[in-house]
Amino acid sequence: MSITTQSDKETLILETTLNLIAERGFHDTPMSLIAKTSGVSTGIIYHYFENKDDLIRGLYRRIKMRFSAAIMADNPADLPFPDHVKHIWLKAYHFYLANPKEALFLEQYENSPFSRGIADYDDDPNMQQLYGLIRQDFADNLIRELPFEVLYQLTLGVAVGLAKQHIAGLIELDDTTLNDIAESCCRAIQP
Amino acid sequence: MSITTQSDKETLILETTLNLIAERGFHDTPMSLIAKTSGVSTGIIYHYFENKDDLIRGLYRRIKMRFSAAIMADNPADLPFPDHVKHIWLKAYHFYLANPKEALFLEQYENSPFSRGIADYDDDPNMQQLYGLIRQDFADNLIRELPFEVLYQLTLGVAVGLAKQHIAGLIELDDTTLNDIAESCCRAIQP
Amino acid sequence: MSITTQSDKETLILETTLNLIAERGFHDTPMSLIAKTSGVSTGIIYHYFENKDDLIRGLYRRIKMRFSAAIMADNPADLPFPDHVKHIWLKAYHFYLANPKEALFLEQYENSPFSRGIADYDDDPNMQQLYGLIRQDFADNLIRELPFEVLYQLTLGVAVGLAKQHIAGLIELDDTTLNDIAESCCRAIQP
Amino acid sequence: MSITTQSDKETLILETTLNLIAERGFHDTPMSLIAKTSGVSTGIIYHYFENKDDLIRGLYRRIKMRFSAAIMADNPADLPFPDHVKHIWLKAYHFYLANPKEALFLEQYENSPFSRGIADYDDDPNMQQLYGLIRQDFADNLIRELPFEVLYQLTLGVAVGLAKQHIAGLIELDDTTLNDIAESCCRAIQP
DNA sequence: GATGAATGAGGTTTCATTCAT
DNA sequence: TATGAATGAAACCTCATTCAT
Repeated sequence: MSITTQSDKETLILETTLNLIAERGFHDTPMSLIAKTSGVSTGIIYHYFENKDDLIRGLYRRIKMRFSAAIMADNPADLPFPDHVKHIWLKAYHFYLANPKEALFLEQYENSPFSRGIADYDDDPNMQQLYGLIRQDFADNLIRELPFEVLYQLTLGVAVGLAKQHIAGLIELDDTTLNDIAESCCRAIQP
Repeated sequence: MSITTQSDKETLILETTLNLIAERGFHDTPMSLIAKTSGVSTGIIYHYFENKDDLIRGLYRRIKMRFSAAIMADNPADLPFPDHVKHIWLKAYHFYLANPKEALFLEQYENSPFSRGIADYDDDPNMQQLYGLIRQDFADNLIRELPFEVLYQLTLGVAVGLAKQHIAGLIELDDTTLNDIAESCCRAIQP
Repeated sequence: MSITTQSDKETLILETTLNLIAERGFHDTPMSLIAKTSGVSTGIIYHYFENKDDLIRGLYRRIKMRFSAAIMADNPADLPFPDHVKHIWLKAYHFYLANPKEALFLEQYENSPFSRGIADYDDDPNMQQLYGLIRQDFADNLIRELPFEVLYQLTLGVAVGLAKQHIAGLIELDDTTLNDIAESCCRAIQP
Repeated sequence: MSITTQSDKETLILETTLNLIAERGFHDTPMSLIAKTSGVSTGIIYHYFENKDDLIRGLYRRIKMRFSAAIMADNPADLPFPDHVKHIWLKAYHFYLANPKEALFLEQYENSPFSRGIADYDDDPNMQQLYGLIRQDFADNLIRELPFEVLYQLTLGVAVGLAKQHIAGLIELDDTTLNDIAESCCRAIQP
């Protein structure tokens, strides 16, 4: 299989795995259940993935890519600061809302010993673009000189956290409030 | 087991479990390993805890209590807004930093299907006190009328997120910057 | 379990394993069959042995000990050369004949990639005694100065080879012939 | 496949199988690995061989033929007793030394439940010739009237055993010693 | 001839839990 | 309270073999 195209079966397995893990968690999702639910044999899973770890890691990469593609859609670079940050903030929030399974999976993965030692984004062009954007804002003195990670927590971290609460049914935010919060986050990183 | 007293052995088991799960994750921490590492028999664990779930849930409650006690220490209620929020914010950050194992455990737990359906804090007096504080600030019109959960994300959520990054070795923040960020978070919830 | 005593269950498992492997070979003897035939659970096997390798290696050591004990029985050291060699030669032959399962197992093991890199006999007092005997014969100029391994092939190697053929039903040797061959072997190592 | 001609691919598969089994043993040499190492598909192996057993048995016959051809090379029948026996003895020894993989394979095979019930040599002209030689020596009263198998153990059995030790790195024999031992073996079967 | 995706029974091993002592 | 041998279902993974292409 090439990097860009995935066989139908590989995709089917990944999607089934996502659904199951989102509902039941890593260790209550045996390979046999993935196989049965997918309607394939156990053996074929091991044809596409080295082992369960590899399968889960592959799923993570896939979803992470979709996330970064989603938040960088519609050319945020065309907007001036702080509009592009707000734009991305809202995209992130809505991606999680629109993809609750992916959300549950990502959070579960990133807080498990699976991940320890964090994803590098070197092969994700959308993340590269985002980094470029921030770097430009640094240069233009539009945002405070803080580490990326801090900026992330003050902005997207909040969006993600809120989206998780929303998915869990704990809150519900109308568009006005959401805009309002997004703007607060933008203010928090301004000089 | 009573709420107030715990036998030495029970505590030993809980602490061993914390260490192991922080390092290896839930599903790579079998009961037999907990027993061996604690230097007790498997059987005795089942004397103190109904089953593995009960053990983990017990550990969660214990740590959550310690967390709330830590952030509400030193009577923050005596300080005026926004100083008490900032005070709590910094306590939360430092609790995570000072207790990385507890941090890893909490995050792992709260993002796993163990927790789904959220802890209720009815039996935690420190959390009750925190709620009271916020309610008073609402009444005094000092903070925006947003759901608790939103306020949490904008403040402690950020503290916790940053602490996690720090533990992971991704960032390091000096006291000035930390103060600065804490203040930003306070501003974000002001009307 | 101590080194000297083995629990009944451990012994039962070892004996069952021997029987099965002698009849069916290593890789047609699954753990589940060992368990079923022994009348124990699979789990308990892993209580006594780390894994299948460890079980087989343990069995090998046990049988090797019994073999060396058998050939060194009845104080061959008391006999003069070449009688002690002949004595040992016949004991070796008869051990194999009397213990065909052990014979099949040993040969299978020693010719498989399990063994590669050879047993050391440091912890086998009977082998130590045998080595001492040979060394004395060297000193007394009774046998040719050849490596132990060569002496072994010229004597016990032949005994073992013949016994294997006997077990396989290919030959049958009366006592006179056997004595005769044993003497031939003794002559082969004399100066 | 015909007896006389083998396709290149068939030979390639056989040789790869030999290499792999010599290094890893029967049951750690899956068909898929043979295919991958050979650079062919699994499917094609089943075109040339009925199944794995057939492949291994085919390999055994092939090697056995090469062994018998090697020991009977250079017309030993032209030499008088005991020179022809010694000649064959040395050929056997050197075949094993020069072909360690074949040696490992043969020993493994012949001591596994694969073989039980021994190869018949009816279709091997070199073995037929060897039998004829021995029968003549019987008639001429040059060697003792012992079963073939016993004669084998006293002569070639020793050669093979020593070669195995040599391959394993346990001994090293110079030509003089080797000649010496070969002569001892010849003496052992004389009347 | 040739490929390699696909199968699924079966292999080894793990592990939560029980229970006789 | 305390032990740890014992259970057995179920987890992960392998591999001989087939078959559509």
